[in-house]
Amino acid sequence: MDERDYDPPRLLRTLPSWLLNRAAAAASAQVNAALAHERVRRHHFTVLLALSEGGPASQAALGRRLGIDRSDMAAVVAELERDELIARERDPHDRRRNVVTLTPAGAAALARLQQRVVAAQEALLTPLSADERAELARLLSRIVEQP
Amino acid sequence: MDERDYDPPRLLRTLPSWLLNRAAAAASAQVNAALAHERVRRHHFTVLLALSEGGPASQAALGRRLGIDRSDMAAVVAELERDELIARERDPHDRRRNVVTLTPAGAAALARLQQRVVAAQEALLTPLSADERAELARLLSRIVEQP
DNA sequence: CGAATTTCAGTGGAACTGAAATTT
DNA sequence: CAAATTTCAGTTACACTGAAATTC
Repeated sequence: MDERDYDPPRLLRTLPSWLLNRAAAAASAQVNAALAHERVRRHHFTVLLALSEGGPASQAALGRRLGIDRSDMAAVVAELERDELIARERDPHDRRRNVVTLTPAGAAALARLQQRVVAAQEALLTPLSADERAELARLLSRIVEQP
Repeated sequence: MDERDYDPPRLLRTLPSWLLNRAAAAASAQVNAALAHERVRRHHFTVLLALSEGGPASQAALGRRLGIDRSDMAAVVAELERDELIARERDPHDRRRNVVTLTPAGAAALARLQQRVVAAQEALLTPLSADERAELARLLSRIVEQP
């Protein structure tokens, strides 16, 4: 966006939903730029990360764990498989399931991505002190984990 | 999203960009529900608000002030004009411009929308105290106003 | 049988780009 | 002429729905 004449109404500038949307857009821009270095988008990163932390899983289980729709998951794992960052095979114990496994190349890509994504957080949060960053995370967590 | 088995990786749950995106999605859901009562979306509300606070303006000026793309603005003001919430006429001093003006019906709709949008903030921020809400707004503003 | 998983086709809102027509 | 404004057509990423095929 071109910011030169940017001057939103007073109510908007103090509206939490507006501030959240603006801040999230800035965050997405930073993170997307970080992920573009490995030619992936957000869902690809979160799937690689979930496999790294939790081990092999079915597409449906990954979707539930990450809040990714089944249809989007099918497309994401197909792309990750095409790039050989994950392997897919039928679960022998339940042949409805695809068991998704991180490949060594996938683990290496994840390590590079993780470093870039963490650096993107730093760029996003430069105006805030360490204490303020922790407080922001705490407040956002309370909103996100709202029942 | 179905939250039953929702359990994202540790890194993700503490990543500011992830938290911002989740919180912004929750905020958008609340605000969109509030705006749906008047059959409008976010841009319609912000345009009505800008006209109310700043008086008549051209589409391009509104777009710069609000960060709305010229193409989206054309569609939004066309819909607002169709519903008679704004009036559009050629600027006699510069016939390239459409001067957009709030109608009485538009002002009335804005008043109703504003009340619902403010109520949506309350729903979003219930987990936070008044001090925490102010702190959140302050931290988000610093991120958003980053040069 | 009903239920779960995967896949494909398609929808809709959001944010954008490129190009044309008009006017300054 | 270049630059600004409006408009339309089209694109992309995203989040979703519906339906079919397979398997439990």
